[in-house]
Amino acid sequence: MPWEKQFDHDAALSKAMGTFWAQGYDATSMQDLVECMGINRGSLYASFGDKRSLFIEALRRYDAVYREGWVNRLVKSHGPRGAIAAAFDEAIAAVQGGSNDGCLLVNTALELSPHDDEISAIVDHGLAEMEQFFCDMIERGQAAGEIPAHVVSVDAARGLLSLFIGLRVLSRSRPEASLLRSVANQAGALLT
Amino acid sequence: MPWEKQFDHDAALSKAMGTFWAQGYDATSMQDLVECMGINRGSLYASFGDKRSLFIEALRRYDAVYREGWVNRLVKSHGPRGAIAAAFDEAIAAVQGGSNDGCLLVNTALELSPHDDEISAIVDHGLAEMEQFFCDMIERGQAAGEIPAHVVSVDAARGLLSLFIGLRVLSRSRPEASLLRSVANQAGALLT
DNA sequence: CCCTGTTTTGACTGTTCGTTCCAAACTCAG
DNA sequence: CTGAGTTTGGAACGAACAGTCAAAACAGGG
Repeated sequence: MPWEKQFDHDAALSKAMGTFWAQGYDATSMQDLVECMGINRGSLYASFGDKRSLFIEALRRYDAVYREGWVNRLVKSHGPRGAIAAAFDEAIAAVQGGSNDGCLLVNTALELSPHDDEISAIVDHGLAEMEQFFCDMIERGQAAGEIPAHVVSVDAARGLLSLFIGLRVLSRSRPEASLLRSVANQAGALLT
Repeated sequence: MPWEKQFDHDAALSKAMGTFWAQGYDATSMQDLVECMGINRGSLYASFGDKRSLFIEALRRYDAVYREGWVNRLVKSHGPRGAIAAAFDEAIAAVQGGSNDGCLLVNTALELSPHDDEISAIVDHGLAEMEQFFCDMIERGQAAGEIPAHVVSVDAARGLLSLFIGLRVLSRSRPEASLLRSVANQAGALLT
């Protein structure tokens, strides 16, 4: 019979994700998406449904690649304390590399979470997993003697999450290296 | 001659500010503004210019009232360390009071700063002043013996700013009391 | 080479956007 | 009461928006 798809679904989704990431949901028009994804309007609607569905799919992909994949990589290639430091260092490196798009989960938390429960659930889950990552690293660090036992892991993890979010917000508006470095250094102060 | 203005400029501006605060810039239509401000479309354009000009005026007003006025009040009614604690406590109290609008400066930093230099300048100035507030309080606290001398005021202030921003972001998406309280408690950990 | 069924395509829909404009309503000085 | 100057409400603008559709382009099976 017929004919396979001529464009790559995943590649197109990645492009859409990048545009939503840089511009936000409202500020991205379907025309922007048609152009950046390199596929036709009709194909877009046939493959991804409406704009909101496409955004949700892009957000889920971001969560899988840039949050889950990223965390897993950090855990594997560093010790507990090193993984926490690397999380902040990599966020700063992205800014130094010229990207001031911040983090799509954080951006979405502000733009859409208060007005869309389904999207909020995705964002909340991603942020909770980051909190859990920090918490796990702290507890492992304590077991390994890298982090003092008097640190309350749950509270400190939430402090690190909040510092990290602040860093991502600042990197969109005040991407000065010294400012971001100071913030990252304070992460260490929560673990002493 | 004729007839004084029939609507109150400042009151209308406050209403507009509230709508931008809750919904963001893009998601607020001129129709929303006409309705929430209670004035006519023509009067709106005659008094405030276009949408962006109105937003900038509202943002400046927010900065004057909710950032500058707020900081001044904190400085006057608390000691150095108490002022820092009160800053976080009041942000949490706002959430408990039912508002999950966060902070207009933070919301704008994410939505518009990367794409609008004039707006970015306002946001950056407001955030820098908050940083300065934290820095001043730390140094005064050190002079008063409330805060250890080994704390580096500039770095710790940036950490507090970042924690504060994170708190504001989380309050829009995960306004759980225990989470926000943990974050506020970590502010103290940066000052020990 | 034609038939079949899917994909691609770009024109098209109705709606909403920000903005402009004008005539009617109105207040107050003369 | 009259005239001057403002505010008002709503109609109207072109542009941009999200979303739809029918026809053309296409690959493989007969």
